[in-house]
This record gives sequence, C-alpha cells and structure tokens, in this order.
Amino acid sequence: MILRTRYAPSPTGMLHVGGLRTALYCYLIAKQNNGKFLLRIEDTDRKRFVEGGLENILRSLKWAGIETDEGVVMDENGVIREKGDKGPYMQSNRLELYGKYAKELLEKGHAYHCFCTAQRLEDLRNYQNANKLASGYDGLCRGLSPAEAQERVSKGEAHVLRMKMPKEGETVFNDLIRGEVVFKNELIDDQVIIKTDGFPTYHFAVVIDDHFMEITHVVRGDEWISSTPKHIQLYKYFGWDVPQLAHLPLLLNTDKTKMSKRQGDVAVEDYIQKGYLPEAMINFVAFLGWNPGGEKEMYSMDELIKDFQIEKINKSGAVFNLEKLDWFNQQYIRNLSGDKMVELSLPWLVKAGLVKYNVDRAWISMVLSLEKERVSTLAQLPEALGFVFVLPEYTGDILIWKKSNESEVKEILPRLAEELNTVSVQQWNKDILQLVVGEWVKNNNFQNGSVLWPLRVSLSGQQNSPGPFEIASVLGKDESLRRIKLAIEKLL
RNA sequence: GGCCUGUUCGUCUAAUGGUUAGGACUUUACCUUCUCAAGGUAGAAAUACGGGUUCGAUUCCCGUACGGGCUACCA
Repeated sequence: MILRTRYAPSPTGMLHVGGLRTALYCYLIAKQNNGKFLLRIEDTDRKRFVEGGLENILRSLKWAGIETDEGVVMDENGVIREKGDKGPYMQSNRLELYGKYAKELLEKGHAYHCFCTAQRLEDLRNYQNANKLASGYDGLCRGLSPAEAQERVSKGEAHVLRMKMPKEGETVFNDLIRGEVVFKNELIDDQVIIKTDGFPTYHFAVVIDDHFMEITHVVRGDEWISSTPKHIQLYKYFGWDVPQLAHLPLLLNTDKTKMSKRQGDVAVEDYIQKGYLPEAMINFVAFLGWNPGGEKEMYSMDELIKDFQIEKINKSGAVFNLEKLDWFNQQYIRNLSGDKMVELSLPWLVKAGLVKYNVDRAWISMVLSLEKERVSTLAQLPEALGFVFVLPEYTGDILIWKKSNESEVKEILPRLAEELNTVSVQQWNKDILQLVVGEWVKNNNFQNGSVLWPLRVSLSGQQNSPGPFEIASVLGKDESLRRIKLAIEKLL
C-alpha cells in the first residue's frame, strides 16, 4: 500500500510557520517512502474565509520547495487547479458526499437532529462554567424520537446533526509521537457534524475526506488531540480503518504560549518579506521539534527526506527562536553562488532605489560580495551597501586611526593618493591594490593601520565597513580617488 | 473547573540504569586583524521538586509544582 499524507489548511489567512512545519513533515514522510503528499483545502467555515488566503498558502509552500503531488496545486503561472483522481479537493465542493454519509449515520442511529438554539447552548455553557461543571452538550435532543425529529425538520425548524458518542467505555489510540492516549467516552461531547447551513464541521469532513482520499498517515498539530476520539468513533461507525495518527508539538512564543501574531511574525510571508531564504527557513523549522541525533545541522531538503524519522519527533513544544533562524539564514547566504546571490538580491537593491534591473551583473556581483558574509538577511543589503552608491556624510575626525594622529593622516593620505594614481585602470583590482599599497606601507615604514584605516574610511565614509581594497576595486579608480580627495579636504 | 498532554543549559536539542550530561544558537574572554564581520581557542550555562525501585537514577514508577492544548453550529 502506498503511503499518503496530506496537509489540509483552512483558507482563513496566510500560511503560518507552524503550518509550514506540519506541511514539511507530511511532505518528508511521503517522499522518503515514495508516497504521495496531498493538499486539501478545508473551507467549510464560510464566515472565516479570507480573500487571498488560499493563494498565499500555495505560494508560500511553493516558495519553500514543498511540492504537492495531488490535490490543490498552483502552476508556474500562479493558476490554481486540482490534480488527482480523488477530488474534488476543496471541501466546499464535496457537500454531496458529506450529506450522503451523514444520512447513513442518521439511519444507523449514530447521529441525531438537534434543535437547540445558539442561545440555549450559550446559557448552558454559562451555567456549567458558573457551577464549575464539565462543559459540553447535555444531550437534550438525543432522546427525541426519529419520528418527532423528522416532523420538526419537515416543518422547517432550524437544526444541526450531532453524532452520538457512546456513554460507556474508552477510546484508545496509538499516537506515533505520544504513544497510547486514552479518553473516557462519557466525557466526550456529541459533536455537531452538520451545521445549520448544511456544511459539515471539520470533525466530520476530515474523517470522510481522509478515508476517501486514502490518507494513511494523519500528521497534524497537537491542538487536535482532544478531538481525535470523536474522529475515531466516526471511523468505527462507518467501519473504516483508522489511519496512523501523529500529533505534532506546538510552536511557541518566547513566553512559551502558543505562537501568536501578537508576539511577532507568524506568517511565512513575513519571513519572505524580511529576506529569509527558503532553504534556511526549511532547515530551521525542520529542527523545531525534530533532530536527527548527530551533530550535523545544515540539512538540505533532500537530506531531510533521507534522514527524517517520525519517531524522533519531540513531544514538547518548541520556542520559535529568531536568533537561530538568523544564523541559519546567514549560513545559507554565505553559501550562495555569485550568480544566485545576484538573482536573489537584485530585487532588494532595486526596491531600495539603489540600482536598476539592467545594472551590470558582474559589477553588482562584486558589490554584493562586500556584504555577502556580513548580513543575516537579504533585507539588510540595501542599508549595508548604501555607501557604495552614495558616500555617507562624515566628519574628518573619524579618518584618524586610534593609534595614529591628525598630522600623520594629513601626511599619508595625499601621498597615498599619488601612489594609487600610478596604478592603471586595467590593474585596478583588489589583489594588485593590496600588493601595491602593502609594498608602499613597508617601504615608508608606516604601520598598517595608519594607512589602511584612513583609506578605508575615506572610501566607505564609515568607521566599520568591508576592507579598503575590496571597496576600491568595486568603486573603480576614478571614484576611489575622488573619495580620497574628498577625505583630504575634510582634514584641512 | 474538567479532559488530554508536557518538563535536560536563556533557546533548539543529544545521550544513557553507571558519561567530566554532548552539540548548536546566544553570551564572555582571548587570538587574528586597519574597523566590522568571519575564523580560531578557551569559558559561563541544564537533567523542575519530593518520594520510591535499584548497588547505582537525569533515564523506570508514583506524587507535587509549573507549563501548554482542548473544552464552538472555528479550523
């Protein structure tokens, strides 16, 4: 039997980083077993539908490199379509199927019509809370005879369908991550399975869909563990096999509460906008709650597919630690090839108004190499490289190296400019400049810092920057000498 | 409140019935160095608590504390 996993988000907003991790784990499990990874959309709550949410989810997954084998997919042109023979894969297009199976449950006596109003349910809940009683539906309509219920339905009375939970016994399941979990049936609610508007609830649709889509492994967030016995009961009523279950620990805020928007960015989109690379994001998120055991930390998608083990997923929640993400991202940026660096960075420079898209790529690659190993996100590039395009304002005093003095700088800089002027434009590159200046410093018995510091500051306009020869070669001879002249003027 | 669940450095985590409890991020010092970054070396930093079981428990069991999730006609 082929292994099939699914990620089944609701289009109620942008893809959450926790959702990304769930999708990733599902994907890894499928891929390492030559199985299929499906994407199903759970859009049964019409009130919470968010325009653009579905597009964002698909785009974010695509960005992350998680490819869907079946279900709802987005093609190269951003067009959303369905793929596979077990569709439709949008729950709102499966209403007929849910209706059919709800009816079956009703006929078998495993479900009943409930006419309780929202108001009565709310009053009941308030009463239970106030008296510190266990909350839940009190079963008022469970005792209604089918005939009476049918009569009220035909009169047009608003109603829902509830499943009948057994009053005795236990529901036991073996979670791949947590082991055996036991619930007493009497404490479990008669869950609504079909709402007044005719749409199924999550709990009903998920069982029907996972069954017909032949899902073998249900991997989802921890928040679903409490409702799992309801799902299992439905499988029993239908006589279907229960898939393997795995409940993932939650992603947490720094204060260890469930990760939320209030305390930072939770959407994958936010991290895309901040200049994180998909490889870094995937690597980081994979290690939140899972660890291969060795000391290797940099894992590509292919390596994750190879080494991932569902049994090694942790039980406890993991804090989403930005500092570690930054470190991963920095590592991945450093490992980028020159071409890839240009491809990924150019949009940021263009957006900041520093260059146009038709800028010389070989040159911009040199510019980028100045900061490639110094930034942790691509978003930092425009600010870090600004000095290349526009010399920052600065005062003459910062041209003086801490172990040097004003008069020495005044002597050195003009002479250095003369020396540099002897280097031809053709020879103007990092290595030759380093050689020439190095030789010159030695011959004149200067200290490195007395020369290199003011040179570097005059070229960058900053106390902290990349090295002088790298900058000079990027700026070219004319611009470099112009900046040095400007520096000399500041000293007068 | 009820149900479910979890707890190893600040964070992500490794490991085992016997280890100097390992790594990474963060952090500190030093080295390198014209500055920053990177790199190198060294350091600080953890088994929640109390009982058992055991020759021995961080590991197994029980309890306590604390945390988290769920408790909707939301997913």
